Amino acid sequence: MDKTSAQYNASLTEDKLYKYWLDNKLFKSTPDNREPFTIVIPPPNVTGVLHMGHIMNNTIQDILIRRARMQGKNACWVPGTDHASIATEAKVVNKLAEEGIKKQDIGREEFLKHAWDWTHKHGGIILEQLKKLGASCDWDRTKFTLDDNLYKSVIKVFTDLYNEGYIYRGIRMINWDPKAKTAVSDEEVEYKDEKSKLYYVKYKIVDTDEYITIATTRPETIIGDTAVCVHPEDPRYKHLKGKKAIIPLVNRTVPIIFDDYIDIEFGTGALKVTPAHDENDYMLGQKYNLEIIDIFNDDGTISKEVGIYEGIDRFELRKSIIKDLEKSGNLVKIEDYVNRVGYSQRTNVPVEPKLSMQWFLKMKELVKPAIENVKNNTIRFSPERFKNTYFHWMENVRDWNISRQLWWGQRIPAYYLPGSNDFVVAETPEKALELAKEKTKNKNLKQEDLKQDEDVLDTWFSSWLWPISVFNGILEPDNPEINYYYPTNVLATGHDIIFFWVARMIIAGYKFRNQYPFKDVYFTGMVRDEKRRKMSKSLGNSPDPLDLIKKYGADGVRFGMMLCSPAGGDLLYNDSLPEQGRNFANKIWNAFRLVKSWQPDENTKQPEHSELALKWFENKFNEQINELDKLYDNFKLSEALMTVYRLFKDEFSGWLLEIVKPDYQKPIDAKTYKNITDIFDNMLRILHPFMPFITEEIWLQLKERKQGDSIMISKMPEAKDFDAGLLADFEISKEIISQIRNIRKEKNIPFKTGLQLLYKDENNSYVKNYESIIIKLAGIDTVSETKEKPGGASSFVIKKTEYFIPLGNLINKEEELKKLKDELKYTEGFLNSVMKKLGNERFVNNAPAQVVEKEKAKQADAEAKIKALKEQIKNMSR
RNA sequence: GGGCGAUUAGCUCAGUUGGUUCAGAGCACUUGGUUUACACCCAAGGGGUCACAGGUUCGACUCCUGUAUCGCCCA
Repeated sequence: MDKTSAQYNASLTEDKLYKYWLDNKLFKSTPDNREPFTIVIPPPNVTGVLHMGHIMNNTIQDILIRRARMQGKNACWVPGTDHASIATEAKVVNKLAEEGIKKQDIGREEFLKHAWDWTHKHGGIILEQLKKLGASCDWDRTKFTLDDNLYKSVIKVFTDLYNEGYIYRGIRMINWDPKAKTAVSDEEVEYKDEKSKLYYVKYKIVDTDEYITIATTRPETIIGDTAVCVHPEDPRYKHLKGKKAIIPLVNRTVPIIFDDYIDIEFGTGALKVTPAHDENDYMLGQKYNLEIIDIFNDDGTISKEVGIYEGIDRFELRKSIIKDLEKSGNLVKIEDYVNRVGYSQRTNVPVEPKLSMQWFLKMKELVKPAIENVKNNTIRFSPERFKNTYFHWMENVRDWNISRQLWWGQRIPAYYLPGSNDFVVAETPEKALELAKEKTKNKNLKQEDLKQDEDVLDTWFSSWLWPISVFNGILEPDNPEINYYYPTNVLATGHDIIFFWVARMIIAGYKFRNQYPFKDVYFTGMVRDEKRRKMSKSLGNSPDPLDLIKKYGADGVRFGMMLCSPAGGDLLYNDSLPEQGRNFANKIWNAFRLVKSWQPDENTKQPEHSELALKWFENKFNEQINELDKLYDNFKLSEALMTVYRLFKDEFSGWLLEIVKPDYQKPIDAKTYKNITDIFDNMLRILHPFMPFITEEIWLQLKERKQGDSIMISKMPEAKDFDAGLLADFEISKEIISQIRNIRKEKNIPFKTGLQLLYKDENNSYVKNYESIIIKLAGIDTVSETKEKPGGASSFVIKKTEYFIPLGNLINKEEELKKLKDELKYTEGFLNSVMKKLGNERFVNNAPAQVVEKEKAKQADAEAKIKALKEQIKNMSR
């Protein structure tokens, strides 16, 4: 953009530069001799659109990948999406429903065609949006979890694990999502506390006039009851041994069983047992060989097995059953009660515990290397505290339900033998047929005799292979790509999917490549609104990231997201964040305008102050680069950004540019100009990972560049040694300047009025070498050393050196006196506290000599200062 | 109910093995500013018993114990 504009306009540059990068293939990576630096994107849901969490997460990845690229590594960021079987299938089912089509009517194949159409139309939107953010992904590598190779990888892994005995099929109590009509894994259930009721219902005891009263939160399931259970030691019920009870409404006669699983204190101490719809009841059912009555259809309505209420929805049933129990006189009372209800994360309906035939992966053995290698820091977590959560899950891991009753996904490669529940597992139908022939010893078996399992695999069962499968490392374990890029370097993801994904990827990495999938895991926090609510579409509390980018620029948004989000910490989003980013971009832009407005002149001699300032900044820069490297190494990206921000704003713009700035309409000496543009160039480089667009825009204009040049592939400045003493001295001169500026302000002295500076230096702390800078920035005419304290002067003390600005009659004696007296009082207090310490024998005897020495030095400093202050007060009072 | 983590300025957060100014940063706030790059700016300033109570120590924001509040995960 044109450098005459005082306001930086992000929208004028961002699209143009992104295209420039793409045209020059700057995101592209192919294996070569350089050290690789690999990141695989946490694949967003193919149905998804960009939200604030993606912005944060992908900004982090882009920062890391851009920095690595500039450090000369072969940076490869692999983008892609996952197929999100439940979410996507739901969307396609809904779309078809609008057209009056049911998925069962059109069949699996036809349905999948619709699903693919949908995916081709809507998938990839989110990836296009990431480009607006500046994401430097190698787009040629874009992967989708249902791509041919990735699909086959999943099937191969399933087959191998099955053959090794890790996968089994069985009837288990699972979490059923009646809306999606599929099982979901334990991790996909969210428990919420809910106000509900505890219902007391009495069951008649057979052949007596007695009743037994049970308490339940789910009265609708009594129609599936097949026992009543009490504690064997409970005196209230001991006499009921061997008796039977009658379930109201259905009039089913069930045994009364005795088990010490029962909590005597809870409710009435009597429990209704519904083996088909509660995990614990199921265990009782197994133990006492109870009948199992599944009262629900897959959609949560009542099955015909019960004989009554057929077709009624589960929530409706609760209402009518209460009425009916009341009518029949079985309802004793209702109490308020808070219980936890599991909700399906995908559809947000309460899950139904249900007995179902599913496929499971045995986890106990597989997690071992995953635990060990996080424990020994082979894989590092940032922040570390997430290790605790990780270990807790890993050490209590349960078998993973990997089957889903859906069509959209990798279809389970199990093939059932004709007329039987027996099956074979194979990667292809052809191989399955061979196996089936062997198994049945029937050589005439045909392909169509085998029936493939209807279910697909959990989406996470493809995602857990992602770092491997994107490089085709499952199907071709020794291909050059996987050998080069794997293991990857960093995974950046939300801590909310630590079990779903991170843990399982680590398991898969060790299982299938005997190697960790990534060296570092950077856990991001959640983006929340100012009330700490998670930003979500349903709450409507999330801004559209693309609007923000339009308003503040991608650089501004990236800056805002990073400014306040330490690893693992939540980001409380607020529009002032990207606003700060936009403002900072403007600052950078104007610094550029200033430098570009200078006319370099070969014949102008470099002023001393410029030479000194440039020397100082070189050291300052190196100090800060050292700092930056440390911060990056520890993934403290927010602090890294803050470091760069302050270096640019305060040191570079506020001090360096002000010092070297030539007088109005005067040229700048060529040497300084060259030096400044080099420094500016370096400043842009360290800023680039955070704010890629503006830095590129300015970088291209700053010096002569060739077509195809880019800051993206320029070299990141490396940490060099620096002179700490020089930096400390410069800080002193800054302070002198600030103090003089303060005096001007207090006394209302315009900058044009030259001042005289006197100093009384008793310990050589005056920074004589920086005098030319002090003269320029503080508007000083003459500087001289003095042994005497001048009267009628404003004064200040820095490091025991006293400074005076003679002000003649401008001075207000009383004000000055008060200032001096206040400072004296403070210093005396300070000395007092030091003396207390030094007077403490135990301190002097026990503390290290070094520490005691420091206290003594403090004492000496304070005493000298007090002496000086007292003298000044004396002078002033005369 | 079990586990983990947090509690530092109005807000969001730093503070690496207990020891010089470690009590900090950014924002917000107040005041001042037509310094010819930038008011999307510059300068200065106010503001915290480091949740609370004990303990260890010569010395605690830092280590230990307990309490309170909040958050997350799991049952």
